[in-house]
Amino acid sequence: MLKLTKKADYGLIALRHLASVPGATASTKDIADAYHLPVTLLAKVLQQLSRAGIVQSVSGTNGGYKLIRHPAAVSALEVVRAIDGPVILTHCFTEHGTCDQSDNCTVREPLRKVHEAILDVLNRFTISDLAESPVIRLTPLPVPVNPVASARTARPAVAAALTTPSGSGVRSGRALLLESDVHQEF
Amino acid sequence: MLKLTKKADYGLIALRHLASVPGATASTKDIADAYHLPVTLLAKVLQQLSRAGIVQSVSGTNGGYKLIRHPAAVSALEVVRAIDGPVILTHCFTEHGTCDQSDNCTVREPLRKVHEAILDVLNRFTISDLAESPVIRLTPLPVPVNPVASARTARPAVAAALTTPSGSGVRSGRALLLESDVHQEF
DNA sequence: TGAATCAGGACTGATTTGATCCTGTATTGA
DNA sequence: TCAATACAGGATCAAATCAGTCCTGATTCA
Ligand code: FES
Ligand code: FES
Repeated sequence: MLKLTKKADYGLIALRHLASVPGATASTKDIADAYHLPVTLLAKVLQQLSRAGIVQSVSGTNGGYKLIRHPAAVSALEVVRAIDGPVILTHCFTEHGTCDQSDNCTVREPLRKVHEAILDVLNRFTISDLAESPVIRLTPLPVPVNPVASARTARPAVAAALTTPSGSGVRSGRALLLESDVHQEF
Repeated sequence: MLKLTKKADYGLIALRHLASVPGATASTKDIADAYHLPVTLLAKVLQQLSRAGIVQSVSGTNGGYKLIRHPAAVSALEVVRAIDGPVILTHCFTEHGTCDQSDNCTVREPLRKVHEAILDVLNRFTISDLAESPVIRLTPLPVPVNPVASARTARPAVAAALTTPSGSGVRSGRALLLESDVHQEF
């Protein structure tokens, strides 16, 4: 249903924690206690991050995990992939052999663009974005006249992607994209 | 694990089908047969799309469903919401009361940006995008010098969002975003 | 040595998803 | 009129995925 797993959540929380104390190591228990996460599950997550080369483990007393890359060099995409495996938007992308309508499937290729856009969003978002100061409510978008105008406004990466105006032409019944239109609830 | 459900897939396939024969009605069975989808499940999906006011049902002999809005006025986001309910990226966004680390949760607000960016991607993508001609492989991106330069290149909505360069500053170990970097596999 | 900590496989229970079935209602056309 | 066609929607079942636990075995350090 297009959501991250709890494990991925936990992984991001843990990484953000590790990023907040650069260089230091924190044990699974430390982190789990700090955020009330199930210890054993978090352990699994950290193991996966370790295998993925994002954190390094230190055994023994006073051991734990430490971030071995710059927070800005670890994307959410990488984290999610390390923990949950490949991100697939639609079944079309995997079941190539088995899917019997693969030949006349009309949505696979168009959806690929959506897929790539989502991957890109995740790829741009890094642990350092996570570690930044509490987020201020996004200011309401100025209704842009043309694509370039709004792209010019300096903004952090993801926000920029978010606000790039559609300019998609047609869109008959529907006016320009309004924020309220996007997240009525979730 | 960040993927669409089959029901959402089916819904998009059905809508794309309805959009391809404007004005005409197609029965559940027609559509299910055309794409080898499970009839009863597709029926459920179409019911939900009907309740959402995206298609209209016609009972009786030669009945079926018809699209009652312009394809460009039906976003993938709306379809997904109608079928799978609200899109939630992380558990933080829902379990406000119950989650005991809600107060010191460090990832909720930052992730909201990602959430909104994904909603926006889905919101921009419409049934008419689905109905378009087979997609040509995206051309490799020119490595952009500054954000504006590439945004200037005329491109369809989603693709534009996709290729807006990061320009996120830091990103130490990692060079500019490369396509191959984003979808190594899925 | 022994306490602390990671590594990782096996396993269980809960939740979600996918799919089917069944009863009922509306519409059409012979 | 009435039978065939098609939608509406609740109930139910099976399969898959996810969340969480447990246990056994290394590794490190004091
Ligand atoms: S390839 Fe199977 S549904 Fe698209
Ligand atoms: S609010 Fe509960 S984990 Fe973020």
